[in-house]
Amino acid sequence: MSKSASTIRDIARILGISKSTVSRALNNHYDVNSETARKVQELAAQLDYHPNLLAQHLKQQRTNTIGVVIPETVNRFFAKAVGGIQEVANRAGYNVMICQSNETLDLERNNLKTLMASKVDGLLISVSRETDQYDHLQYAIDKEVPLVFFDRIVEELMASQVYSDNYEISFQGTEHLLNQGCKRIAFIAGPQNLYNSRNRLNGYLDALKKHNITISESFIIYTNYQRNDIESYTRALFNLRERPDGIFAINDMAAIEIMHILKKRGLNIPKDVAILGFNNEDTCRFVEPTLSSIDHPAFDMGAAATEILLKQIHRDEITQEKRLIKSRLVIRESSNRIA
Amino acid sequence: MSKSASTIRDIARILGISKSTVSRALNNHYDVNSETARKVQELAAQLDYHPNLLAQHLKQQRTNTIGVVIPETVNRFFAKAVGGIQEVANRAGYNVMICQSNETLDLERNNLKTLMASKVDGLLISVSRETDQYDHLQYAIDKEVPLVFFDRIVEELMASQVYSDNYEISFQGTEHLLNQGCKRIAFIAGPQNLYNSRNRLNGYLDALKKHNITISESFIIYTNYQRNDIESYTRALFNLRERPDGIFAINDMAAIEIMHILKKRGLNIPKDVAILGFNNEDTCRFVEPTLSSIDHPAFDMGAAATEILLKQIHRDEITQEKRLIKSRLVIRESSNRIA
DNA sequence: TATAACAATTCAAACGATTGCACAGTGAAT
DNA sequence: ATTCACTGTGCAATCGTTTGAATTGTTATA
Repeated sequence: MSKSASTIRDIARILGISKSTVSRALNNHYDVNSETARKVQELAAQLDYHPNLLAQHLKQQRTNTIGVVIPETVNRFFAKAVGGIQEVANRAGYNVMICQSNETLDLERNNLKTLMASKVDGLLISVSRETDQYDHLQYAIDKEVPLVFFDRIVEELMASQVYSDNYEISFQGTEHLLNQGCKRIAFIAGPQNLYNSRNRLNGYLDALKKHNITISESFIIYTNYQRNDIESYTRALFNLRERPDGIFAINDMAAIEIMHILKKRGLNIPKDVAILGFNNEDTCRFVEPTLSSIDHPAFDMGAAATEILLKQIHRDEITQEKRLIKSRLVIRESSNRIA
Repeated sequence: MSKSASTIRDIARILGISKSTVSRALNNHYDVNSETARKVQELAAQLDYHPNLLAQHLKQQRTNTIGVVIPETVNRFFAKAVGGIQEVANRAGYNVMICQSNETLDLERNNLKTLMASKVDGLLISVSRETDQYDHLQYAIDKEVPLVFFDRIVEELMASQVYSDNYEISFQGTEHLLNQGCKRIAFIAGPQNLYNSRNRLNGYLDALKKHNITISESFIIYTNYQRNDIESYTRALFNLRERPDGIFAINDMAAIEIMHILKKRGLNIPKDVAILGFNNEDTCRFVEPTLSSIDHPAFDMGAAATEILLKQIHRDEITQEKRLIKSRLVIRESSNRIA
């Protein structure tokens, strides 16, 4: 039966006209007789014709599709960012192809390759936590594929980027803890190959410097965003002769888990230890005490990155645009010693 | 410069041979001279040749891509399911194109249309909460596109499905609350056009019937998975002369929010009110008291659905397979009155 | 010496669309 | 009657692949 979809060729044959006319009629081309156009469109509807996008894109040399490479959708930040991406892209008539690197460099490479071979019109990328080589990214840039980094940007590469003020907000967060009377603030840092993680660490360090607090290496824990080591480094921290009285953690999950452990040890949050997380997940509002955190507008970052990308695609020139999306310190009970 | 990517035509011209030979050499076709093959592959590498997937797929009439339509990636269940999908698909050499319906029927229709026009080899679908018409789904089935529903299935349609035992687990969850001594269990139900929601409600109802508990309509709240009305229906429930002493909520977020409200009212969980959620989000372990919930193996469901789909694609025949992935009741403090 | 067998390659059509150019037909202006 | 302008349509090439059939050249066989 109609197992195979109908094509402009079918329409042409039935109507006894040429493919070109059909194509023009369907695309509302100016120089086709309105009567012919009507007949074509009618028959197209009747035959349930839909243009084959593969053919169309091959011919047109663009796909109206933007490729997205993110670490993981289970990471709510990226899930939300994808929302912003879709919103803007769809409104502009673009489709979105989402790939996850699962936080690995290997998959990130593969994803990029596939997207490029699929001839996406542009790329939105947030690199994996493993990404410490940039050849694949440089390659895409060399090929002049419009590309915008967002959130997990790579500073060294000549590409547009949408980033948040990790340094400043981390500085501010640390000062907040200091203002609450914390003297010994531990910092749970993320993977140091990520620009964001480095900035966050630097914000913390500089805030301590500004307030003339001696920096103690044993108060800085380098992690991988993974969770299996939380118990052990928390124990290590609290077995020190000088225990921390404040903790700034790289993400809320770590913060919550730490809080959990400390509460079990009989410590009072925030009295004994004030805690500040990162990402402002919904959960922050439901744990006890409620968790202070840093809010990044994920949706907005995705949307902004997409806007810049689309602009770049349409301008057809490679410009480098940098857009800052500001983060926000959300103070709740876990770090509020004063109220 | 090399603005445009190189093609088999370039390779052919440089080597002074025909495109066909190049194509065959690159695909390790049997009847090409090994010396020629070597030269072709060498030059291909040198020119950084990558086949244009659009052209390849157009010619081959398959895309090695499966299309996925889900409500939202911010819903962790679906984010995890996508993980399982990617895992199985990638291992089998397939790419995945993910579309979100944002829980709307309109977008679901659009997504489906785009995916079909892009000639994906198969479809994995979990319908939106709005989906109460099935024409678009039936359309895909009529076109003989291999299709597997997962989690949010549509029972009426002749397609494979991966589902979880919503009825049974809901029955079991209700019995659990009854065993804890609850006499007046309220049920926060999901949208009734969803098969899953109806099953969950029925499981609850039948469990009450089995235990000869009178069913009270005012104890059944119909929601939309949305959160803005939680406060108001909770108030309504607890202003009844006969207040509930147990709540079975359609998802953890609702459960947690309700718990929050009740705690503020000075009620003890689980003593005064036992609470059971759905989905077993990470948060359950961190709220106080910890939240009992129903765990659905999201990753496994995605993986299973993909396996079935791939089998169907390869067999090239339409079979209807149904696979049950069992859910699991996870009892924590919020519903444990005995320990 | 003609021919069959075989390997290696080329030719050309196909996938389904778009588009520059040519051309036929019509009516108006010269 | 010739030229011109203009509208509507068709031809054929093109995008980058794959692939059945035809062709070439070489060697073995009768």
